[in-house]
Amino acid sequence: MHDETTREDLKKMSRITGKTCVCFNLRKASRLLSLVYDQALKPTGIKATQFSLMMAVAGNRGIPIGKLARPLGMDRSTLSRNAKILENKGLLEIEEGEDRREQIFNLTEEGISLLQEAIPMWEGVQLELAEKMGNERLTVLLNDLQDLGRETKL
Amino acid sequence: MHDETTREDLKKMSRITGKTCVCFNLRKASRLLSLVYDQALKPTGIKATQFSLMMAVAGNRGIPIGKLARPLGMDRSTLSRNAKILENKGLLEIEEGEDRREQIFNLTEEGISLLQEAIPMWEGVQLELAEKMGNERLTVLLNDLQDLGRETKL
DNA sequence: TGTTAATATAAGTATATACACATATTAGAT
DNA sequence: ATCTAATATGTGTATATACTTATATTAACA
Repeated sequence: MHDETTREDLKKMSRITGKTCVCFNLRKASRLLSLVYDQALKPTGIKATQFSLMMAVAGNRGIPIGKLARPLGMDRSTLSRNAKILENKGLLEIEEGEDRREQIFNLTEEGISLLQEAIPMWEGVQLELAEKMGNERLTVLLNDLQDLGRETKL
Repeated sequence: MHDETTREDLKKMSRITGKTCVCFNLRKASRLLSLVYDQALKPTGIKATQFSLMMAVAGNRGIPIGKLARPLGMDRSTLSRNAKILENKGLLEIEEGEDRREQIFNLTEEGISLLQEAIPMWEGVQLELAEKMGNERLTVLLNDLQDLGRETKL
């Protein structure tokens, strides 16, 4: 049986977890910020996650999927599926590598053009955030986020 | 046509977006941290997102779904679907409110018991993070995440 | 009080995400 | 050269997420 005391204790813990849970607050901020970036990128027809993936490919031409998963902090299967969507949009090319187990990613011409449109939109959001939060805070935040990721990776 | 110069420029931008994109770095950290929390909660059979939702319900007994969406920074439809899963697990009760459009959430006895098991596991991860990152940094981080969310909400 | 406007939610659809398992290919050892 | 172990990826399944549209209920107004 769970009496009123139990329920009151839970209620107190609820306030604590809501304010201090790193996971919850990260996920919540992710959700909200993703909306902002998605909105800004809307004219291009891609979402923030797709922009990030395409930019990662742009910086790592001819990289096989498995090697991209690590720096993106993403499961290979997730990456594989996300890439498929971009391939269907004609923005990304996926082809067999020399090692025929590997799948090599490359942007298409169309993908490159789209990124050139998208980058200024991305910059717009970044600048807006910097104005609102201040550059120093943002820098510290980015640093901490990256450290957090490092701590968790085994 | 996109010449080598274009591709080189994109490559440079790739490094910049990877290091400074708030959205990407938030999502990446979310993914990685979620794995850690999920792992810690594994014995309970629920994931970090489900823990957060249940704790939110614990702190807001009898709240209708729509009113929970705002503080969780989550779409109502998402909340609705996530709650359904917990209902199927027997951890959450969803019933019609006085206003018969509303769906009222309440934890079941089983849900309450599970939370009591889960909370120490959650605390374990939080303590681990505090040790690795330092309490001050974590506090600042949580603060910034919450501010970010506020800035974005219109 | 009957009609319309507002509100709360669910359902349809698409993307994002990870884990466990299956499959294909290469590398290694004998 | 063959069998086995290691590696790279895809598939099945489940959850998380949001947007659009449909439905049900209440409120508001004439």
